[in-house]
Amino acid sequence: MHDLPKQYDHKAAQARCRALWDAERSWHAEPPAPGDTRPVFSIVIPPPNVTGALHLGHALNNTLQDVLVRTRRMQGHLTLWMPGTDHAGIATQAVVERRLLEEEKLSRHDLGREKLVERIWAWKEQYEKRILGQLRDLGASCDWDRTRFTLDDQCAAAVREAFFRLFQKGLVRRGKRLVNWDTFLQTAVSDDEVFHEQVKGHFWHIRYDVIDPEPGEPASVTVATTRPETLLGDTAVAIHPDPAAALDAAERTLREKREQANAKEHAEIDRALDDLAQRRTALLPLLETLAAMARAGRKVRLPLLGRAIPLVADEWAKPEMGSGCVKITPAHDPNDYDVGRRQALPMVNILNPDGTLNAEAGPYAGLTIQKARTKVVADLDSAGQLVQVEDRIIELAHSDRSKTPIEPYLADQWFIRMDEIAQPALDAVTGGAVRIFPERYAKSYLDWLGEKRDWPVSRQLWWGHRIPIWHVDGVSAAELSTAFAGRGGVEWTCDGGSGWHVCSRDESLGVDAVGGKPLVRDPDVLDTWFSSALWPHSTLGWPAATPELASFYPTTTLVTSRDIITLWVARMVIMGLFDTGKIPFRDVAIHPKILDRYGETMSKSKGNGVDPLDVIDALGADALRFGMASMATETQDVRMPVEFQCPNCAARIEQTTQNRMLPRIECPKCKQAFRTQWATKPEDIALPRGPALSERFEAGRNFSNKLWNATRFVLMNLEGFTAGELTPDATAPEAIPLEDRWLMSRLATVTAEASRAIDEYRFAEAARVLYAFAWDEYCSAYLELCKARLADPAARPRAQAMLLLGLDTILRLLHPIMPFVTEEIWQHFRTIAGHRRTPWDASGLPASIMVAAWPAPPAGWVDARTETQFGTFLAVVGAIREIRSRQNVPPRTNVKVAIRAPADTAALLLPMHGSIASMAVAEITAAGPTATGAPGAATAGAAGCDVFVDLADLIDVGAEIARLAKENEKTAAFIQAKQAKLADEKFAAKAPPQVVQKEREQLAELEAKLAKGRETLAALERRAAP
RNA sequence: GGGCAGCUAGCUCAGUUGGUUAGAGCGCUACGUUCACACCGUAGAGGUCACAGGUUCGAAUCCUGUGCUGCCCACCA
Repeated sequence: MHDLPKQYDHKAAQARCRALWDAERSWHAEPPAPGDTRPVFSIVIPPPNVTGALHLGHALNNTLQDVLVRTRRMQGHLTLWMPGTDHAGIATQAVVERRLLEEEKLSRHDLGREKLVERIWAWKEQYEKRILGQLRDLGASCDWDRTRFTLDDQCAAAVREAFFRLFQKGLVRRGKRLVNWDTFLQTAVSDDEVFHEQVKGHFWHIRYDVIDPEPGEPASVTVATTRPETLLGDTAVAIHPDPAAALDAAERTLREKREQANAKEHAEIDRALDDLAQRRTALLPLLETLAAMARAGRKVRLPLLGRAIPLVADEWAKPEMGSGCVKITPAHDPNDYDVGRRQALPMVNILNPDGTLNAEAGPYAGLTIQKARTKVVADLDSAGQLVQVEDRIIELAHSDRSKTPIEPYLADQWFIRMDEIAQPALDAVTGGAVRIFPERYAKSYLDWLGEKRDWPVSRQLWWGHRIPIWHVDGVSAAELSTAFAGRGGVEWTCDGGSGWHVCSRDESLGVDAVGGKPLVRDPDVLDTWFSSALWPHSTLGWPAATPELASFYPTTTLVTSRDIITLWVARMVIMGLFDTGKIPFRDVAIHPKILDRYGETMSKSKGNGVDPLDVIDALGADALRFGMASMATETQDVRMPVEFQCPNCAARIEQTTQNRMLPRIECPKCKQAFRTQWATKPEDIALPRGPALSERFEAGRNFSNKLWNATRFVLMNLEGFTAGELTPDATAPEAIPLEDRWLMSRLATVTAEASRAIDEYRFAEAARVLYAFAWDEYCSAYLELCKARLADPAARPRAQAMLLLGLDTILRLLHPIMPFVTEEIWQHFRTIAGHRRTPWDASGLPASIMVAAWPAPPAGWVDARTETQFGTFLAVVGAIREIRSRQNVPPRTNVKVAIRAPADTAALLLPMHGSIASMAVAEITAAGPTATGAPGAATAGAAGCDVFVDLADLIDVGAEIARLAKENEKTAAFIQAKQAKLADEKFAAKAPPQVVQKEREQLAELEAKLAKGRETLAALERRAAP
């Protein structure tokens, strides 16, 4: 007798399984040997950032990948799952810098580039280890021998080669780009690290005087700004070259819009049209004059500084807005920068990196932006140049890292030109070479890529792939040719002046100087997404022609979250095609984002997150995975209510916006306190920690336990089991018991459904189908039925074999979602049922379920008729139970039952009488078309049968009468509705005949039901009235 | 400003091409532990499918509009 504890111990099982898998190394994949014709399935992990530990989003992402990988592995594919981590440029540098400041009060400048990078590597080592450990805890069956890092030597070689090829083809350009400058941290921050906050601001209208106005010319122009201090960097005032035409165009646009607008929007558009008309009369002549002045090269005087700056004619100035004139600050605004380029204007940078104004600001030099603004406004006012001040709410950009306002300024950057290389990536999706699931996400991919905007790839950071470009000034092309003669892999372009940009395929150029002039390495690093874009081919060895690249590239599927479709997915397609000529993956499976109960994204800083390890610890990795798979629907978000679990009494406390930031929480049940992630004070840290969990993982934990106990039952009843072959159809079909035929049919159907759901990335569907089958059908129905058969020596062997076949199949189908509990059970099977063999096992069973054959029940097992019959049986059992329940019959009191059913149904139920008796604690006294219960028996309908339960003195007649009367009323109401429907001529005429027929049949059934109900009611009433 | 989603039971979500009386898990109510499992069993209550129109014999499902929620992109002199 195989003795198992009553509860599944996930902790012990997980440790055992991981040890087993690591010993077997079935997760490792080698390129196929000659003659190996297995299909290949490969997948590269979206590399988690080494910034910190994994969160629930990673748990979801990796669960889904593992489901795919494990499924394909069992299905006989040659399977590779490439693991690794991402250096995550700015984010990682930021966390290390922050710690440096907090713990040692040092800035990165105190440490220097080399030392800081060393520190970041140390951080990376620590977190990479932690992340990979977490992935293993989750059960991810990655090829751990191949772990890569986006900044390791292999990836670095790929990055340099890719960048060099781009440079060689003229796809790398130098240009200006507005960077988000954090003046507090003195660093550029990415757009993702900028948040906008509405603040009260002003809109200042400032007068710029025209220098020596001629008769008929205005004496001044007025411009407006929310950032008056930037006027110190102004180098022009722009006016539209043809204001009349611009107004016409604006009007046309509005009229077109009006045609498509609804009534409510009309009013708004009409107002705008009125405004345009007014401008035509009030403003147009002036604007025409100004345009002419711009053409004539007239200038205006910059207030405060007195600099003469030109009026320029540029289409950026919109006559329909404001005064029609706009100040141009090329160094501090991206649009103004474009104007500056077009008009060949000087670019005046007025800022120091620390956010103070520099010498260009003249008397304002040294002031902070805020102080300069106040002073500029005051000075303008006293100089009489300030026309008007409006209050206005403005969206002010702030740095997420320092919480200080962002100062935009233009800096030189490297760009990848997208005009050519984006097109193949667009074609890949429109042409169906790359398929995106769910399909709707293809739109955002195509829209974004369709703009073909150049990709700014340089970052003013120290942590990352250093750009392989060197600068040299004042040498000739001939000198460069001589210096690099005989060296392949070096290319150069002129920087537009006297300097050159030299790009090398290698880390070293081989020479330090050209013509006596030093080569200076570009200080910037590449955008972290550059190395990520190469991930599918760089991890497989590109640019080397490795067997891995030949066998596993293009990869099969990419699994990722919807928020990086553009940042990452699109760029992988671009770079994959550019570097290898092949798409990087065939399918892209997009999964939802996990939000908290309020619909907010989870983050550590909000305190609303869940640590996957807490879930694994408290409920098990399988519970986490089952929950994740269940959540992976086709919607774009899922909500997950979070609860703290009191470590003292295990009570659950809802996590709210109020309590989620508290360092300690007092349990309302046991009144004891516990600490949270926010605990910092010693007295808080001393408290036991209350993990944050979610009830959404409990179903998975319970399910594990259910499977465990089903196993206990089967193993307990396996004594004397000898037949190894689990071939249920070896006997003549008619000799197979109904429930076995049913189980065979269900196994075939469920296998097909679950397999298809996984193929189509409908993970939640796969989880739901398997859960319902295992719990409601296998455990609640089949296993219960077998209890009687196991007691019968004649029926026992077959029941044992079938129970085993069913459980074995369920385990295999569930293994990709719940690898630990299924493996643990598989191991327990070895001692007592290790010699079993299913029809889909070509040879003996493997030692681990991880490489067991995926079930393949013959299509011939599917039998719709049997499933219907079995359904009738279950309905009869349900009807008896319902009567028992509503009459409060004690559980072990036997009841007498009559079943009125058509002859064929009664015949089919005949062999099931024993099962009905055992499952419903009933004795069947009669079954057939005329069977009926004792007068006043309680009744219930079930799948075309009527079940009479003779309750003798047990029955509560009054309650039964009331219930039946209510039910009859309900039935009558349905009949009425159906009759009305059928009486409707239009319905009869237009609905398909089979629908009409169905309605008729239903009506007949309902009428029969009502007749019987009334009859029974009358009998009960007779009995009630003595 | 443009786009994409979502709104179904107290909560979190399913609902495949329009067709019986709209489902699941959790929670809730009642009953029940010798007989795999209380992380369990049996039964039950609970929904005007956001709202308003429309198409149709028939709408949670298709169309139009409205409201609310979330996200992505762009822009804001």
